[in-house]
Amino acid sequence: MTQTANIRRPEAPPQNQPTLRAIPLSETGGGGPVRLLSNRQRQELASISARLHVPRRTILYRERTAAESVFIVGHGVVKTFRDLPSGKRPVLAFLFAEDIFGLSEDGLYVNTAQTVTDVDLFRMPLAVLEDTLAGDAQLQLQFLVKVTHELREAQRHTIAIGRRDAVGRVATLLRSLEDHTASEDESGIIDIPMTRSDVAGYLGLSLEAVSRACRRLERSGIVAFVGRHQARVRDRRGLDRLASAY
Amino acid sequence: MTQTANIRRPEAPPQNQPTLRAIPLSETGGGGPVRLLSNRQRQELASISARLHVPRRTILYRERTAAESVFIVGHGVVKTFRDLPSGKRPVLAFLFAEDIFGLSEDGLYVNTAQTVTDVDLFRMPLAVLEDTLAGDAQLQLQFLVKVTHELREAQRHTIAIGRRDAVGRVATLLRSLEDHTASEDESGIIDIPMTRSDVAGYLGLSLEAVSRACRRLERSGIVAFVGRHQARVRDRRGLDRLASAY
DNA sequence: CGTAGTATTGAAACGGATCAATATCTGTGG
DNA sequence: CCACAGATATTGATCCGTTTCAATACTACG
Repeated sequence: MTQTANIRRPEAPPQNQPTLRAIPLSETGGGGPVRLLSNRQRQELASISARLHVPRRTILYRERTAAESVFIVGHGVVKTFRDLPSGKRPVLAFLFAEDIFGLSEDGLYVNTAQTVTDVDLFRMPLAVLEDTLAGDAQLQLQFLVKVTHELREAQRHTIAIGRRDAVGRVATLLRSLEDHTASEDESGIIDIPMTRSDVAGYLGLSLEAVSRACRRLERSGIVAFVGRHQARVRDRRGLDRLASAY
Repeated sequence: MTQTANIRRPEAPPQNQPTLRAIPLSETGGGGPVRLLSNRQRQELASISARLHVPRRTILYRERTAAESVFIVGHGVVKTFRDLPSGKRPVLAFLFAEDIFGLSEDGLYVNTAQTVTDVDLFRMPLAVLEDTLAGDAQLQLQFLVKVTHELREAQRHTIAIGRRDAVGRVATLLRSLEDHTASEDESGIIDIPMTRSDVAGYLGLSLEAVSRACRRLERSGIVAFVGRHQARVRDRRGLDRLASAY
């Protein structure tokens, strides 16, 4: 069996400094996400950051606890979720390298954050970060762009789970995971760092529905699963058709 | 959310200047939304804003068109939505007074925006706004807080539509509409400015399901509908129980 | 006052949730 | 390195609620 997910970020040089990726508000060359921070800005952030190496499955903070820090992912995957009285555990977001999380509300974290894989993090004290941003409008603008980007991502998420069909929802996630898969090659391999249960939480489905949807994707020749943490695209057209917001 | 406090809005005096409302990152007195901008900041924004008065049902911009402006709602309700190939029209957000919208991606609007009611708007050219924010870190921090707030709202929306039960989803929306109802009195009246169809789009339900859910809310004595655009809370406990993220 | 969009109500069917049993994986300790 | 145990995932059967289709009622606007 292939070794389990070793998530390497695409075109991300080994990072000793925090970086941010997003699609800017205004038109740029490609239209895709770009690296936002300048060298100077990275150094500025680095100077107020602590680097952390956290093993998988670690709770970083819990909802409704005092928010002391804001985080930037250096490497690996983090999820944010809520624990509901019903036992449901909706996943609000998966955070990848160069994503930011931990922005609080009235001094409290809104969601719980947990690592999905081993993760490298940059941790910045909220108060210090606020001061830094208040003193550097250019740097702050990068944060504004990034948070705006995450808002749009949240809206795409909303649209995805608004769909009725489980297969389409799973296809959507697979495509988005593909963008975060380290691939030198164009082999069509997709890394799936999270569990089926996480996927279910993210897509608003039951675990069983996710499992069945994967099965159907496989039977219809769209993708072939390699273990539980990788998939191989066999019919790109078909995947795109399913994933494209119908 | 589950918090008991339905702190009544310190509602807006007729505004000639743009304002923003959000819950700041750090702890404040009440815990509820506060008015973010100082007088000076409002004036600064006003100086780069055009005031618009727009009739209901007006398209403000369409998805994937060139984004020239950012908007702040002065009065009234706006919705943002996407048109999907399937004919579905998911509503991403309802925007109320002191909300911001129109933040673009790579120079293009992501969603379509349409007025729900007659609306007063403040329109700011994106390029000018960016310059202004780049030159005033304190003002920009207010925008960062506001966009962060809208990100959290989007996540609450995600949780709401992740629910399986139509009644619960409608209850959630009713409670949130209550916070935006401009009534001095505590009569328990909720204004529902949008159509059932808009509600369906927002909640990821069919029009019929919304209608039936409203009916059930009424039959079970939770609320009484007054026409199609108002409801009266008859059992606050019951409404809260249904609405509280289960 | 009429007409077109909007909303309600009913009947049927689809699809996912749930319950239940089994299989597979992962990490731990022998 | 292997075996075991708990967690995770698959598969099957049934149930339930929403979607869909269809007909009717309502309401808002000209």
